[in-house]
Amino acid sequence: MPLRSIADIRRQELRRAAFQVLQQEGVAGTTLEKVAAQAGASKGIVLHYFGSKAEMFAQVMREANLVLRDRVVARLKRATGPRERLVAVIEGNFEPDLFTPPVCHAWLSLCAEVPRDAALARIQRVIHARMQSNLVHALRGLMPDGEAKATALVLSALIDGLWLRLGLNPTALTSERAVALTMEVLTARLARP
Amino acid sequence: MPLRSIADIRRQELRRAAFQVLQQEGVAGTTLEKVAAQAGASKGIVLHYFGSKAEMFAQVMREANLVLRDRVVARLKRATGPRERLVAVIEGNFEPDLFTPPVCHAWLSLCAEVPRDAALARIQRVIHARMQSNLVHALRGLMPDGEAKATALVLSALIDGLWLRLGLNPTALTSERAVALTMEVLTARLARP
DNA sequence: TCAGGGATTGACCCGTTGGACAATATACAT
DNA sequence: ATGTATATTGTCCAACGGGTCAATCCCTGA
Repeated sequence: MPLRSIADIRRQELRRAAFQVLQQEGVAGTTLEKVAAQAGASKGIVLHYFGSKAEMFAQVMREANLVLRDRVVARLKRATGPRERLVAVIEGNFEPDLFTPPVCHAWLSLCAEVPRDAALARIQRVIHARMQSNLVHALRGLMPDGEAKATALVLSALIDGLWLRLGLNPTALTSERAVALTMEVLTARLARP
Repeated sequence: MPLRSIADIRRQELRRAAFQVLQQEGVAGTTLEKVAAQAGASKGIVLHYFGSKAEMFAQVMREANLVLRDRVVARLKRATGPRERLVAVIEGNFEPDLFTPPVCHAWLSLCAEVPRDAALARIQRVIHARMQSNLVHALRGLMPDGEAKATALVLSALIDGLWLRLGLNPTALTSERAVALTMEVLTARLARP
């Protein structure tokens, strides 16, 4: 059904390569040539497919977001009740093979550019909106609406904060621990009026 | 008692200027010339006082950290009990004139470089260690040791996450709201066995 | 007044990098 | 086969930015 063109496949290869470079070099250190080298191609081709460095980063951010989203969606599919949905969202945001210092570094670099790049800002807004929506949807029924919104904000901030923590101090956190800590906050909140 | 030399004063001016530029331009966009222009000086002088761009960023990060630390310390001085100490730490980390999108952007840029800059990483470690220490110290007496460490981790991650949130979506958060949300998490946790 | 040392400047060097472009190769349709 | 579009490469360029340096400026202390 997708029937992806050669161009789309190539583009994805290049996005992957760019994400790889981003993990080690950051936005500033990521150069078209390094991306090309990582992909085993020439610099010209990178520009050919993306048009500009900024557009490349935008596509990389979209792709990375989709990867994360797919994980959450897959878990949500298997969930039945509201509580399971919450667990799905939380665990989906800490998948062990994604919740990794290099991946975090790449995200961090991209986020740091958001204030200065309108395209990245738009993507970021979508990401947050979806997370908020997922959480609020699951929280409704367990608590009043206003409370649900606040709880969703707390949870998403906590998740972001734990990711940040992983990036800044790789040894201090594992995926399971992050999930456990987030769940503790959630259950403490559910146990109160 | 300080008897700061002319050089120290000048250095501080330059740090301030660099922090200013950093807020709008990010690490990559911050150039020695822009910093010099912001300080009303020439590029050479910036290099004269810092030696290198990397060292400049390191000093800027230390300075920004000290500003934050002083706020927390000032509030801690006025606190008596453990609960007041916790409030002091939390409110001190969300001072309205610091909890600001531009300031957050500067921090975010610096944090994004941490994985690639050993000096910044050291400073970051100190920052986290102090926050952890402040929190654990205040939490002892209110809960067992292991629990206190976990709670401190949750609170610091939440604080970081709320900062990040402010930076990525400036309209979605105020200082008071951030304090309120953090306090809610804390009290919910204190209310449980 | 003068000497000396730090402060300050502006010119310069050199490597890097994003992007443009022309030339070539490749695949594909007719 | 042949021509057209796309893929791909290497070259080139202009801008930029960090860092060096020699030349001044200015303040201070003798």
